[in-house]
Amino acid sequence: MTKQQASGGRPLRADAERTVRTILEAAERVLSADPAATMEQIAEAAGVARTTVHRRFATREALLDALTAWAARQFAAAVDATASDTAPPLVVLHRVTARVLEVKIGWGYAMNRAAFSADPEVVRVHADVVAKCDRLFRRAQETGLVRPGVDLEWARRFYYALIHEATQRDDRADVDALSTLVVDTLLHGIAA
Amino acid sequence: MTKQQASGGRPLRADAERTVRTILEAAERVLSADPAATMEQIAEAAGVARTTVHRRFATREALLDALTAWAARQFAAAVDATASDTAPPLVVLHRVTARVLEVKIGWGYAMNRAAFSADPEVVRVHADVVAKCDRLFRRAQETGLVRPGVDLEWARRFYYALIHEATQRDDRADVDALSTLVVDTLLHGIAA
DNA sequence: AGAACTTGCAACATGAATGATGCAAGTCTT
DNA sequence: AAGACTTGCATCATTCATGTTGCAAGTTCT
Repeated sequence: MTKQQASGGRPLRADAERTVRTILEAAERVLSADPAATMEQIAEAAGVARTTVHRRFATREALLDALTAWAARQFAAAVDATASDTAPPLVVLHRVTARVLEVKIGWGYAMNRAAFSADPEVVRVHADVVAKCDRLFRRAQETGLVRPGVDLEWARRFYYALIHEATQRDDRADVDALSTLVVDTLLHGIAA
Repeated sequence: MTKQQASGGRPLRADAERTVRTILEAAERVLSADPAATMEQIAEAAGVARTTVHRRFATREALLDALTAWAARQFAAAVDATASDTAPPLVVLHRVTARVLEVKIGWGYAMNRAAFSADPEVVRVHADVVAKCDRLFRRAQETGLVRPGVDLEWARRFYYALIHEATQRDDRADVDALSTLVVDTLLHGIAA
């Protein structure tokens, strides 16, 4: 049989393309609730037969990789759309945070996976995002927004963690309120 | 066969007791690297036969539950030993952070699991820790250390996240330096 | 020393998840 | 409308983790 990967094969027909998207979305939903969920559960959540999942993704690993790559691209696109090397760092910080939060709320599991992926494509895309983030923080430091002497690697991890926490809130605040919370906390902590 | 749980049965002989500890430590190490690791891998890391693991912990779940309960108790003990309702909040914050970091560095996987456990014993112990933490933050707010208006639930989650990030650093700084970093960031963020 | 206990080993049973295939019915595309 | 493609279904093979058991050899306790 001609096993065709979801990525790489020749163009899929419209219905098949939709199926792939549906499966990826279902995978995100199911796996974020239970990382050990089976193909069966994913298929059920997607409303397709398990065999269909296997037809689109040769192995479980292939599905996870596709999911990861998909999220990494979404992430990178979100950052690319909002980052800027010329606008004031504080403005950019707000914009990026809001946009990233939107993506991360829907693709948290996959994005987290992307951060630890070994797939060269994902590594490249993710490294690019990290570089943009570091550049922003460096500029923020030069502008005087960020205290001199702050370790920028620590700042980035801290920022990621805040974004993660913000997406975990059951509180259904809008994205702007959340990003304000994140940026304020990032900059000023909780002291008086 | 008389299957005896690691917790609950009659007292174990000294060698068996040691084996249980060895297995729990190995489980923490292995599972923190790969949460889907098998009993086989855990047994190997502990330097015992897989059957021995099954003798001490009837099922995989039983092992995970024991590990979680063990970590929860360690966590609670660390907080109990350092928390205080009378010492200045800032001092307590430093003390607690340093002590918790020590525990969390060695038991990160299990402690994280404790935070989501449904086991009533663990829930009770963990709720107690959360209560102590909230009390500390409330007091910090009343003292003027923490800005009025800060959501204390958010503060706590934020604080947990910082501790988590601090334990992830490969940088082998001592616990005091790490806890200073955590507390400083918690209070003042990264702004100038 | 002797009883009770623990461990490793080998072997086995079971169940669950993965992955493959052929076929009939339905859907796109042109 | 015709050909190509996709899907669900039923079915099967395989692999792997889990959990058991009996037994011999070693350890702990009193």
